[in-house]
Amino acid sequence: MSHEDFELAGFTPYLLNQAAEAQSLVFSKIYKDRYGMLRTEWRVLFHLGRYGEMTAKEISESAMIHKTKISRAVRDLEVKRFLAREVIETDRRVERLTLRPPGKDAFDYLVRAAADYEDRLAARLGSGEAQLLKRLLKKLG
Amino acid sequence: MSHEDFELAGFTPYLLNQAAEAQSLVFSKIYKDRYGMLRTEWRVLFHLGRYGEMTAKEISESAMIHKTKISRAVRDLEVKRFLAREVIETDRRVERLTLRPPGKDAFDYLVRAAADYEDRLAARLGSGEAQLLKRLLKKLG
DNA sequence: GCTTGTTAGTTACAAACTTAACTATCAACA
DNA sequence: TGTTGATAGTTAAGTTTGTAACTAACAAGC
Repeated sequence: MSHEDFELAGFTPYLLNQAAEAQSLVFSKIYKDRYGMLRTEWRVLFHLGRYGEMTAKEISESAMIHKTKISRAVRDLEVKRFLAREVIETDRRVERLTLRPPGKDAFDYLVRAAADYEDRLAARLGSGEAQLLKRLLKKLG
Repeated sequence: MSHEDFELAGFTPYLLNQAAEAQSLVFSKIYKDRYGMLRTEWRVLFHLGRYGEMTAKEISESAMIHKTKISRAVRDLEVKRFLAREVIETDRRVERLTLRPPGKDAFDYLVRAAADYEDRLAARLGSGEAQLLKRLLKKLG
């Protein structure tokens, strides 16, 4: 490909970023406006709601998010009374994290919103193309 | 979809983010390590290299990047001697931005690297799927 | 028990981004 | 000419992120 022909609009990392930003804007607006949450908080909340009690390290590894971001998200979710921490007696370095009722409510609401969002996207792209897109994205992640 | 079945791994905004981060990591490492540039600087450099002289506002609109980010990127590219600014006499609020030789060299190198990157990605996905992916991403951006 | 090394999580500092003023210039028009 | 409003670009304040230390607790070997 010659220099003169190269366009950002045909460069995959650029297109990925544009699409990711555009799409995450739609969904992040929901947890931001309704609960004042940041993206890492949503991911932590999701893990606890979906998989039950976990430690910060387990979430960090499962979500591939650095432990300092997890630490701050846990602190902010605790301030919101969305989760409870309890030191594990057999290893006092570790905390067991669980959702409290307000956190569970938020989780329920947001999972429903996420599923709705996904449905609308599938309707917009056609379910064949939506599945195809996800398959391709998984290859790149 | 029921609550228990919902997985981040099937949520398109999540997959988009993961893929975008993973891919942009590969390419951003190049302009970061070699030239100490940030993403906005790369995009500004690209616009000037690809389209010739432009004003900050024109780049801002074309790249859909906020003017404060452009302002700082231009400042940092000027410190690197990658571009020159020249006030336009007919409207002294506006600056004409042009690449200097070191900036041109960086542009040439990075465009080549980007094209190589794109080729490798196409080889990895197969050129049919790579084209398909780009088409789908454009729909979402 | 006393090192030495490792691990879970937090804190501190700097870099980067967001948003909202702000400065300088221009254009329109009374 | 002088006032009013718009525009290009910068600066400033607050927020979020990234990286590197740091604390507290554990584990293994002596």
